[in-house]
Amino acid sequence: MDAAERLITSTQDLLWERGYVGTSPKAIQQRADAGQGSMYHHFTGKPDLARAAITRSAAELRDLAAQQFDAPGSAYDRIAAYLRRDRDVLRGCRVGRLTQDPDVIASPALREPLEATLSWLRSRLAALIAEGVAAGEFRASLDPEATAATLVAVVQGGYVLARSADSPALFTQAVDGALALLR
Amino acid sequence: MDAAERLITSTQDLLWERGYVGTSPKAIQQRADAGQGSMYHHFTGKPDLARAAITRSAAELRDLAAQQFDAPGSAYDRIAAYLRRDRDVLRGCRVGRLTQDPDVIASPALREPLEATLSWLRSRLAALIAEGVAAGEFRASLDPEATAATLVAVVQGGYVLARSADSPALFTQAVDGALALLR
DNA sequence: GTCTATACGGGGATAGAC
DNA sequence: GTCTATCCCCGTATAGAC
Repeated sequence: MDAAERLITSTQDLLWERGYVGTSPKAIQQRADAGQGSMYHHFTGKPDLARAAITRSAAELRDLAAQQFDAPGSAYDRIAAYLRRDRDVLRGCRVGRLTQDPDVIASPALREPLEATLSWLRSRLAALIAEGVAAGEFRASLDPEATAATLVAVVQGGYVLARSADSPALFTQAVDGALALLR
Repeated sequence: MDAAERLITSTQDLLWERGYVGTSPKAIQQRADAGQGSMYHHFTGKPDLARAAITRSAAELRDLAAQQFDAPGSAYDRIAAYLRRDRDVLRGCRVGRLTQDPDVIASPALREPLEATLSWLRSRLAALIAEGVAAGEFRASLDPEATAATLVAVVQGGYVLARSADSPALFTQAVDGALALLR
């Protein structure tokens, strides 16, 4: 892996762990085993590098989610597979967590990948819910868009509950509650 | 308001806006219109002051929520009143947001108020849901604890969705989806 | 491409005067 | 109680050599 690549993956990790404000160029360089010169040769500065890292994380997240969405099974099965996917719950969501960062939200270039990713998630889930309604799996009165927003929120909020109590079980409980309501 | 009080309320504001890592003693002093000496006279340092501010914010949050929980009306009505309460959605949750802060989570003294608050919220909602089940408002198969966790997660995650898109409507949509499922 | 030198303000605090 | 001085390391670069 060349230096530019190591810088990106190191930044992905640090943004996940510490957020944007909590991540310094120096920390990135140390984790990537790259010098100052190297970093500022490949990127114009911290925002530029962060943008590359966030874009990458967003793409990886979609690929992961798509694996469950595109699996075989009923709509409910695929939604449940997504919600119950193996997750490193206490680390939280590497995309969603950046939403709390004022500097990220204030920068259109940094916020855009977050918006695109969560919006994509909602629309994939909405399509799946509509499919389930059409198949008679879910009650016909469900609003697919609203229900999809609810499910994405449960995942994001599930991380909050789990981290607050240092207990992954709270994530699972929130998700199970949502799946029970969906039936 | 004396200096100690101004320091606490300023810290509350800054923690809400910028989180713990993003909040510096200097910024706190400026907002509180207090000097270094004053801050270090009243508090041993940043963690001590943060602890006071977080504890205060947690108490305020409970008081606010209790207003809806203790209102008259059916269980559903009170849950809906809580979920639909007027909120400054794009600012997010002043307690939940700290959950994303690695230094807060790593410190038992700082994490404890978060855990207590979210746990209290869940148990109040669980009691309300159990009440609704007993009254025949909700289907009997609902697990009150799990459903309560789901609702708290929807609120916390609703903020994430809203901030990602800079749109309070996404919070509303997630909450509406949850209320529709609850019926 | 990467290294080292240099810069300047901020983060987080302590010390002692008033 | 509050002020000012001082400290030391970090954050975030830029400049120029190799």
